[in-house]
Amino acid sequence: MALLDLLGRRWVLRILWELRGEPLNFRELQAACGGISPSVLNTRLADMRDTQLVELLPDEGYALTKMGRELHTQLTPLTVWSEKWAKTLT
Amino acid sequence: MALLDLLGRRWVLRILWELRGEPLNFRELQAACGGISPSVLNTRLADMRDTQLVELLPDEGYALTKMGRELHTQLTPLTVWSEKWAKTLT
DNA sequence: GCTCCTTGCTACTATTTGCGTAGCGGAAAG
DNA sequence: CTTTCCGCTACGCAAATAGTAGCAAGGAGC
Repeated sequence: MALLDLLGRRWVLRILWELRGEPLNFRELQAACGGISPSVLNTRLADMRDTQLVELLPDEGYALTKMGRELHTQLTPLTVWSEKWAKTLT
Repeated sequence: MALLDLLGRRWVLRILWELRGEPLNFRELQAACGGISPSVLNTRLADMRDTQLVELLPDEGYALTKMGRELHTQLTPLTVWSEKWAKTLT
């Protein structure tokens, strides 16, 4: 269950989500996450680079790797479900 | 993205996973999670009861609600993928 | 009535993690 | 040389989590 461990860490799911589109540089990513502190962002990016979900492309910024994109697609049905779930809570 | 917020909290994904089978009482669940402290477990269970993912069945223990089971099934392809992912890291 | 379990849960302190702000070092541009 | 943007670090404070102990309530047996 190492994956659940990783995803259970704060900001990891969010970072995965924010990088779904174009690559973002460090500060853009920080802003996209709503002002996460750079120290935490850096450690999370380190985690996600170690696990090969994210990479830093020179002159482009941070982007999902092939595996990162795979994981994101695994997650999309979940976001659909979450809307239904949010409704039932009102 | 409220769901990602919830799932991003530590232990939530793990609890969801541990309750996939039979209902567990508080201490069983605590042990299943590898010794999470009871205070944290209790606040997580409160979160997950507020969001109707988990319920406490008298004389049975904690169990996933219908929605909780739905969420778990949304998550299962992800656990399959995680095995492949874990291999590529070695 | 009592003790003896079990169960959900709270109280408390210690440690870890995260936050917020400031700023460094390097590269590139003017 | 100055300015600007970049990834990233340093540091002090706040919040989350860990770890251990134990309470209150309920049932079983006596």
